[in-house]
Amino acid sequence: MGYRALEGWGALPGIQLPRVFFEAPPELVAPRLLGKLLAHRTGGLVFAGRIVEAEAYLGPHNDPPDPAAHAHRGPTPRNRVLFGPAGHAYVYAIYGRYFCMNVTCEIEGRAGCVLLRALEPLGRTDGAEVAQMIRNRGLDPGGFSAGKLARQLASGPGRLCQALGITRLRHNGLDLADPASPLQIRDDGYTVTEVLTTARIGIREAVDWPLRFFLPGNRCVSGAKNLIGKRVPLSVEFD
DNA sequence: AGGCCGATCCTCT
DNA sequence: GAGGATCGGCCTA
Repeated sequence: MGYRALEGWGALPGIQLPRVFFEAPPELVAPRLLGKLLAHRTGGLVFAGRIVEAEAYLGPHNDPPDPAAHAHRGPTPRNRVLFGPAGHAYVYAIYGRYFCMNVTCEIEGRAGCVLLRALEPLGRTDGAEVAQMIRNRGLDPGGFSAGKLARQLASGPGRLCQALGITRLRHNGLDLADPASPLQIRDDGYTVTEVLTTARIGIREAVDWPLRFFLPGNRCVSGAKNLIGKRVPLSVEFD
């Protein structure tokens, strides 16, 4: 936990996840994404954070279908990326001011996805990347201790997109498994030992489905009252 | 053509 | 803990 130095990274940290990683049902991909890195290369900087919270949204081919999912009523111009191949970014605008980022799962025609809900930002506290993320978020650079700042930067689906500069226009539909992509998900060897699950946040349908996953004890998980969950069996998630 | 509302965040009490 | 900001997309007529 805590900030880790970006110094020494030639380009992007860790190793890019292959497409096959995402070609599984979202309720399996979501917990497996915890501990992995989301990295965005832009303007000579690499913005990166460790995924500490994610939610699964199921495609309409499931029985019963997931009424909280954007794909619930079938393809539309907004959600068409969800019905494409796995490992792509689905970025949408919400409340007129924010963006949320998902990773598509399963195979073409099956619209499962994982919403990225919180990151633990990486980078030197005095480095250019963190400084830019603070500006992206509109925060006061001197207003926080290092610990509080880590929480303010990317603990929330809208916040993480704002911090890393992820927008619908620039990033919706990008292939996260393409080595040339500015937006990737990577594995730096970080080992996850425990995952907790709860109901999803901010939805009105299927309010008790246990499809939110997070790393217990991580200070960057969003929400103060959403930290008590049920343990996910490791034998199922890490075979 | 128009109305409704959201997978959110921030501020204020 | 409650309420406002703010607008693209989806549904209904």
